[in-house]
Parts: sequence; C-alpha cells; structure tokens
Amino acid sequence: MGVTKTEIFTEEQNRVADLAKAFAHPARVAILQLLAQKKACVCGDLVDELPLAQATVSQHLKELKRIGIIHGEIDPPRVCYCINETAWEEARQMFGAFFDTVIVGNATCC
Amino acid sequence: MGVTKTEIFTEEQNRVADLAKAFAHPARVAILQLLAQKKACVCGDLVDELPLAQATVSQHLKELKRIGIIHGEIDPPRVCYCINETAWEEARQMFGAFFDTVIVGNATCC
DNA sequence: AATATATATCGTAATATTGCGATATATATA
DNA sequence: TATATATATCGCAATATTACGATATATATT
Repeated sequence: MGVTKTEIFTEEQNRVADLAKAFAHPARVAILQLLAQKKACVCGDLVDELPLAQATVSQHLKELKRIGIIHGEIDPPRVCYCINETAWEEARQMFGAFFDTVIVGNATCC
Repeated sequence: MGVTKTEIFTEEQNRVADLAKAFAHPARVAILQLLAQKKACVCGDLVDELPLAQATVSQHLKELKRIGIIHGEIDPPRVCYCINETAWEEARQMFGAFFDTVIVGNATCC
C-alpha cells in the first residue's frame, strides 16, 4: 500500500523512523554533511554543490525541515539553512541509545 | 521518479542512506528492538509480537537482510534472525561519526 | 514601475514502498 | 507417503518518493 500503519507503533518507534528518514537518502546525507561542516548554508550554494535540480534540492530541504533536523532563516532573497542543533542532539541520543540496546556477543540462538 | 540517482553520490553517502533505511520504518525499528533485546529471534515470534501480517514481516526481514543489519539462520522449519553485530557496529560508527561532524554552536549565518 | 535574483510550489511521470491474501517451499512427524 | 508447521515468495492494490521543468512568489535594484 505504501501507507505505513503508524498508529500501531509507539511514539518512540515512529520518531526514530522519522529521524532516520532524514538520513535515508544520499542527497539528504550530502545536504546534512554540507550544513554540518558549514561548507554551505544558503540554498543556492547547496544547489551548486549538488548535481540535482533546484526544485529537487528544495524538496529535500522541505522534508528535512518537516522532520525538524534543519531550519531555515530568510535573508531575502536568500534562505539560509542550518542544522537544528536541538533536533540533532535528539537524533544523536536516540540512535546512540538504540545502538546501545544490543548486548554484543550475547547471542543465544544464532 | 522514485528512482534515486545513487551514481552521483559517494559510496559513503549511499551506505549511510542504506543503513538509515533499516531504521526508517517503525516496523523495522520494532523488529530491530526485539532482536536487540533478544525478546524474539524466531520469525514466528516476531510475527506474534507485531500487528502485521506474516508476509509483511517477512518482507521487512528481507529488507533488513539486504541491508546487512541482520542475518538469518535456518533451524528447520524455523528461521532464527539475529542482529549482525559487525554491521551493527558499522552503523554505530557511521552515525556516530556523522553526528560528530556538527560543530555545535559554530553557526556563522543562522 | 520594471527587472533581476533566489527560492518555493505545482504538476507530472516514473519508480519504490507498504501491506496483505494466496500460494509455494521445505522440513519434520505421524 | 500424507500431513502439519514455519517461512518465503508472488501478485496485486494503494500510497509514497524522487526528480524535474515550469511557474509562482517575494524581495532587492535599477
């Protein structure tokens, strides 16, 4: 169906999934890397760095904003995008906690 | 198009994106949590724990196997799934490194 | 006011994902 | 050999995602 049954999962599971979506496309990974390293901030610079159409980049930025991992500040006629450090920390915590739940070497069956 | 242009991104960017896909659906998050906490290992137990059809769970397991984050061991007629600890560590490293690339509080524009 | 610049949104096409019932497969047991 | 059990795969329908050209919007500059 392509329609995820979000209502049957916990808030945490849905949030982890949503945050993971920010990283689940190489273009968004590239955008986040550029923003994280402050190599680019202005939308147009991101478009220049990426081999994608302006409309496509804008769409990915919109998705990242929806997730909350970045925010944009209007500086007419430009828009400056930055990592939302609060959400970034939230993601770091969530994934960190997640990875720590595995007891390495504790395999009981396989 | 729904067709990602993987060839224009780096190996690392594509790998991060692929690993993130493992976490980018709440059902897969739930599966990984169950496996990580060893609350379930056998496919049928996962199906019992999740409010999804057996075919759907099997499909998610297949995707997780494709990514490499889990592996399955046949124990006829059952299949025991486990976290692939090597890939798990790879993911932990990759995301950890990624999160560390942000220079917190170093905003130059916004 | 007209124009240029930067970004967002619209519309559309192609492909991917999600979900499930039905069915296939493969092994153990009667 | 027939049957039961567990899992995988097939086929389909609905929805989501990705990508881009065209266009809209919004602000500066001439």
